Amino acid sequence: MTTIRSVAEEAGVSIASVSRVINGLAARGDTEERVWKAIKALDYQPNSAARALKVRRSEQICLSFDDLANPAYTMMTRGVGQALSASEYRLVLASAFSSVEEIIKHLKTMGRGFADGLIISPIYGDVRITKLLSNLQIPVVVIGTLPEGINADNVWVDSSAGVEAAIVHLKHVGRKKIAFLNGPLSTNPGRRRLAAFHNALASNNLQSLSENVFQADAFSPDSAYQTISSSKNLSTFDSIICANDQLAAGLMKYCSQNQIEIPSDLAVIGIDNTDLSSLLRPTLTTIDLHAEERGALAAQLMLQRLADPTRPIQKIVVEPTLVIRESTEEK
Amino acid sequence: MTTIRSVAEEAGVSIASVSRVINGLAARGDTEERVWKAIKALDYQPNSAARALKVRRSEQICLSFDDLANPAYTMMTRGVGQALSASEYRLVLASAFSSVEEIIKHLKTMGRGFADGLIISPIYGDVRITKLLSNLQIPVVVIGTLPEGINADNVWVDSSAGVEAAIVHLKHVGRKKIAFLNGPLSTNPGRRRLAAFHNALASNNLQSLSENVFQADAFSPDSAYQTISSSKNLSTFDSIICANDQLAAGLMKYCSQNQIEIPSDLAVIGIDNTDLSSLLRPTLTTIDLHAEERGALAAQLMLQRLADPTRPIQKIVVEPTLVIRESTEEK
DNA sequence: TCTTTAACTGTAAACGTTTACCGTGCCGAA
DNA sequence: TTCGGCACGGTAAACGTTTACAGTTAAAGA
Repeated sequence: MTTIRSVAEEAGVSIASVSRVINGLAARGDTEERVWKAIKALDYQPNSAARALKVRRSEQICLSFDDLANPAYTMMTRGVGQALSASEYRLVLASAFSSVEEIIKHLKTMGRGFADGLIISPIYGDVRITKLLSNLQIPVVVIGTLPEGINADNVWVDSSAGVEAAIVHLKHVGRKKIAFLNGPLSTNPGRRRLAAFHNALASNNLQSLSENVFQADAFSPDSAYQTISSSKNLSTFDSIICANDQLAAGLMKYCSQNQIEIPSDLAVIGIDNTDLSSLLRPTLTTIDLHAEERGALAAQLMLQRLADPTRPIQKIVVEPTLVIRESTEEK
Repeated sequence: MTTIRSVAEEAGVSIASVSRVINGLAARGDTEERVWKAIKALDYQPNSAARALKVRRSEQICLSFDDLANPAYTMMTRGVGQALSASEYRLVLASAFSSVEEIIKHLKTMGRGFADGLIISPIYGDVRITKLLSNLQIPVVVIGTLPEGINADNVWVDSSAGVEAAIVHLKHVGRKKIAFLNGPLSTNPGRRRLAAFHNALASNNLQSLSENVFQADAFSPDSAYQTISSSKNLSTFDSIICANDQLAAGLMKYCSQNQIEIPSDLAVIGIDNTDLSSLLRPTLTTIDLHAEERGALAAQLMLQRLADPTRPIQKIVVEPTLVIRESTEEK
C-alpha cells in the first residue's frame, strides 16, 4: 500500500511537506515539484478515512429520500447534484424503497461521521425518524414538511396552493364534480394534499360529493390502477385530481381500458410535472412542485449552513405552478 | 464529543473492553451490561472513519452509473439494494447525469478507501474511465459490456439476442420495412444495439432500407422527439425498434401529434420494459433486459468476491425477454 | 560581515478506533 | 496447599493523515 510515508521517502522530504503540498499550502518550488513527481510515480491516493478522522469531516453530503422509483425524487437529486458539483462535497445517495426500517438504519450510520450534512425528504411521520433526526450531530436540511419538533433549514412547497389552483382551473373549464385520488395517508404528502383538496373545494363553493376520495396504498401507477378498478363510483365524477403523476398514469391506463374518455368523460390532473406528463396520451395537466429547484435550494442551504453553522435557520417557500395540458381541455 | 474513551470511563472499564463488547467478542456478563448501559446513557455512536482507518474497510459498496434519470438504472439500483440489504455493507450511489467528467471525479475518490467495492455500469467507452478502473485497488463488478483490458466480474445481457427476437416478431406480424431509433453512438449500448439491428436484419433476410437508422443524441424522450421531427422519411417504414423505452415514448409522442397511428401505420418496439411501457397508449412491446435482476446478480458477485478475493473471475449472462403488447399488434 | 526577519521544513502529537500481547485472578486438579 | 490452565481485562501500539510548534535556511537590512 502506498501511503503518504512512501511518497515522502520517494521525494526525499518529510510527510508534513507532502501533506502541505497536497493541500496547497506554501512550499518551495522544488519541494512541490519533487512531491508531485513522487505522487505520480507511486500513483498515490490519500486515504480518505484517515483524513476524515483527522479533520473531522467526511466531505460527503448525504441525500436521503424514500422512493427512488418516484421520478420526482430523480429530479430533486439532479438539482442537489448540480448545486453541489462545484463544491468540495461529494454527494452520496441513501435511498430506501419505501421502507421505514431502512431509513432508520441509514439515519443511524449518519451520526458516525459518515456525512457532514444530511438533506432529507421524509415522507413518513414516524416518530423514530423524527427522534433520530433531532439527535443528529450534523446539519440537516429538510425538503418537505418539517416534522414536529425539528428545528432545521427547510425547503417547503405550498402544495395546497397548487391543489387550489387546480380546482380553480377545473371549475373554469366547467367541471363541478371533482374527486381526489390520493396516495397513502401514512405519508405527509398524502395527508397534506388530501386536506388541501377538501379546503379548496370549500373555498370555491364546490359541493363535496360523497366518496370523492380514492385511496391508493402507494404513489405508484399499479396502486392507482388497482384502487380505481376495485371502486365502483368513478363515473360519479367529471374530473379528478391525483396526488402525483404516477397515480394519474395508472388511472389513465384504467380509463383507456374501460372506454372512459379523457378529458371529455373525465378531466385528470396530476402533481409533479414529471416527464410522464407530456408522454401520456392525452398529455397530462399537472401541478409542478419544482422538485429540481427545491433540490438545488436545499443544497445551497446546506452549503451555507456548513460554511457558517451559527447563521439563523432558514425556511424557503416555493410556489407551485399549474401546467395545463390536454387532460383538462374543455369538452 | 462522545468517544469510546468516555464510554469506557462511564462504564469503569478500559476502551479495549468497550470495543470488544461493541464488536461482540467475549466479555463477562457484568462488563457487557455496564458497557451497554454507558453507551445508552451517553448516546454513543462509534466513529466510522476511525474504524475504517483501523480495519481498512469502509463497509460501503458503491454503485455507479451514468444517468439517474433513466428508469432502467432505477430498477438496477433496486436489485442491488435488495441483494445488499441483508449484508453488512451499506449501498451508496454515485450517479452522474451523463457526464464523463463527473464519473472520472467519482472514480478517483474510489481508490481512497471510500468504498470496499464498486459496481459500475459504464456506458461510455472513454479510455480514461477504463484506465482508472483497471488501476483500482478494490474489487469491481461491471454490469454491461466489459471494457477492453478490464478483468473483472461481469454481468452481461445479450441485447443482440433481444433485438433479434424483436425483428423475428415484427416479421411474424407482417412487417418488413424496419427502422431503428438509436441513442448516442458514443455509448456502448448505442453501438452494440445498432450492430445487433443490422445483423438481425441480415440473418432474417430482410432488406436493409436506406437511411433506416434514426440517431438521437441522448436516450431521452425529448431527444427522440427532436430527431424524428427533423427527419423526413419516417413514413418509409412500417415498424421501428427503439434503443430504449424512453426513445420509444418520445417517438410515440411525435406520432400522436402527427396522426401516425400505432401500430397500424407504424409498429413500435422499445427496450428495457420500464414502467413506461405499460402506461403508454398504446402499450409498448419491449425487450426486457432484466435490469433489476442484473443488479441483484452483480451485488451477489460483489459479496462473493469480497468474501473470497481469490476466487476465479465470473461472468454471468442474462437472456433478454420480448414482452409483447399493443404497439406491435397485427394490422 | 553580522543581525533580524521571513519563509520553509521537520518532528511529533494528535484524531478514535481495533487488536496483539501480557498480566491478573479464579478454578480445579494433584 | 500448590500449581497449571483458562478466561478476561488492560496497556499500548498501530492505522494514515493533519498541524502546532520549533528548528533551519535564506534573504535583506545595517
